[in-house]
Parts: sequence; C-alpha cells; structure tokens
Amino acid sequence: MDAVTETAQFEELLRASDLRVTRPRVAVLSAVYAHPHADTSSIIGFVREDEEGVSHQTVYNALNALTVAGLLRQIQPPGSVPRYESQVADNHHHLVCRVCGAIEDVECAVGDAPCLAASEDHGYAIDEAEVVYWGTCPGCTAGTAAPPHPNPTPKGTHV
Amino acid sequence: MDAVTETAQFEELLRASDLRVTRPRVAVLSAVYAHPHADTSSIIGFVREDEEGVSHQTVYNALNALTVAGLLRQIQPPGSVPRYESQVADNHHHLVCRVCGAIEDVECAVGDAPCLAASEDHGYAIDEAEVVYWGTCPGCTAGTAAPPHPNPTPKGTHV
DNA sequence: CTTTTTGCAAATGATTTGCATTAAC
DNA sequence: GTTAATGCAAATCATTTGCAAAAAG
Repeated sequence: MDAVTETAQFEELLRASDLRVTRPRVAVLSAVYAHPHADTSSIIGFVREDEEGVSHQTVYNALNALTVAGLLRQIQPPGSVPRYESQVADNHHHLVCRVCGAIEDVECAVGDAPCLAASEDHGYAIDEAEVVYWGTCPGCTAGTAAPPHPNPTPKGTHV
Repeated sequence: MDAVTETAQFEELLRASDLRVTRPRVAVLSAVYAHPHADTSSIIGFVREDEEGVSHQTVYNALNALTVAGLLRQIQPPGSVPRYESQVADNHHHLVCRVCGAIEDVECAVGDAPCLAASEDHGYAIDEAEVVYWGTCPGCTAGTAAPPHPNPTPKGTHV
C-alpha cells in the first residue's frame, strides 16, 4: 500500500467516525499503525516526521479523540507510560517484558468468547476483559539487552 | 486484632523480608492493609494520621521498597494513578468501573492454575497473568454517582 | 458562516533526585 | 560504628488548561 492510498484510508476512518479530517490526526493514525505500542512521546516524534510543527497538545488531543472514537486503543502497563495500538476489533492481549518493557500481542486463547467468567461480578456490567501476561522476553533472559524500562517482579503470584 | 498486635505483625513482615523496621514503613503497611486499592496521595494522608511529618518521598520510597519486596502489589488501571493492595499470595483479579474508577477484587475463576495459556509465548518466560475486567458498577449504572475518574469505553472489544 | 481543531504559553500534579541528618542494626 | 532510611528542597516530566488564530464542513 503506497502513502497516498494509506492516507486516503485514514481519512476514511476519520470520516466514518464523524471526526473532522485534519493533517495531524491522519499523521497520528499513520504513526500508530506503523508503530504499534508506541508511547505518546514517540508518537509525537513520528508525527513530526510527517508534519512539522505539530504541537504536543494536538497529538494529545488527537490520541484522546481517536481513542474515544474507538479507532485507537490505549494500553498502560503499570509503571509505564500510556501506549497506543491500532487493532481494536479483535480481542488480543499483551505480553509485557518486566525487564525491557517490550510488548507483544498474543491472541486470546478462547477466541471470540469471554476470556474468563468473573466468579462474582459484584453487580457490575462487564464489557471487556483485559489480560496482561508478565514475563521476561528472550533477549532479556539471555542477558543480552540492557533494561530501559524495569518493572519489579512481584512475589506470591503465578501465571 | 488490636493496634499493638497489628503493628507487631507488620514489623514481623518487614523483618521477614530483610527490610529495616521504621515507623513510616509500618504506617504505610497499615494504611494499605486498612485501605486496599488506595492511591499514593490517599496513602500519604492515612500515613500522616498515624505519623505526622512523614514526607511524601518517604511514602514513595516505602511503597516502592515494599512492592519490590513483595509485601505490596501495585495495580494501575489505564488513565488512573497507581494504587496499592496488600494481598499478594492469592491470584485475584480486578473489576474496574469505567465511570467512577471503583475497584473490586474478584477471585480467579480457575483457582490456582494459570488463568489462560498464552496461545504463543513468543519465547517469553511468563510468571504472571493479570486480568482486568472493565465495566460499570451498580451505582454508576443507576446513574446515582458522579464520575470522579472517567475512562472512555473502547469499541470493538468484548468481555 | 459556524463549529471544531490547532498552536502557543503557562499551569498543574505526580514522581524523582541530591544531600545532610537521623535512625536501625 | 556502619549502613540504610528519612526529611527537606528543588528539579523533572507527562499531561492539562485557556485562549486567540486557523482550518474544516
């Protein structure tokens, strides 16, 4: 897919969600599609490669609007900064490395059905179940990678 | 359990983790045990009820040390501030209200076993699976409570 | 032409850092 | 006595707010 086609598709996504089509929003969508799990400051950097002079508030505004509209999904591993990804229709979950902060997508093992029935729902109307698998990625297990985003390993838990 | 006994137990917990026993640390443990899911600023308030003049950095230090030691567990719903809870040995999960930010504990439906096998582990050594159920609590469903901690509902996801 | 979004500047608020003092062991 | 934790102050960083100018529909 060439750049022109891609831009047209992002514009279509915006229109379909009743959002005004602006260059910063297209650039934000493009950045997140190209870099899943990117954090806000990285996204600001990517957006400015496409469109110089875009303010960070505009990126914050766009990320927020796109997330509310359902075009993006915000994920936030504890102790880390919010990150964004584009796939919202499937029900994949995340594998997070405690050492380097890397994030991988994993398909939900049970497909389209609820991942887990809450044993008691406390009267809540549940609309989503989100699963985070914590572990150590192959590179960090091998001790080859430096830890940029360390997260402590809690005790007394299991997988 | 009276206050003296409780304090003695917290001191014992600290000693068992090779942590020095200090009044601020005991106060932090006490605050989190008394108020599960409290955020840092609330904890600072509770600690100062017990021990005046404790600085917030000391509370931050203590929370961090206790979390690394495994005496506390940090949870952080996206868009919210980090919260702490004391139960670390079981494998309960959380039910979070998108409207008011309330958090409830729910027991893991599958007991002691892994909650969900990752369909592909990408070579990660997984040590924990964390589940967050998103929904609306009974009070907010009834429309009786004001929203202090709103979180947008993403589209395209399922429970 | 009306409404929304952008861009700039400044404010806010949580968390961290550095260092001398104090307390734990 | 030695080491680690505390308290104070100041710095940092992500994020938000307010408002005038510009762009979208």
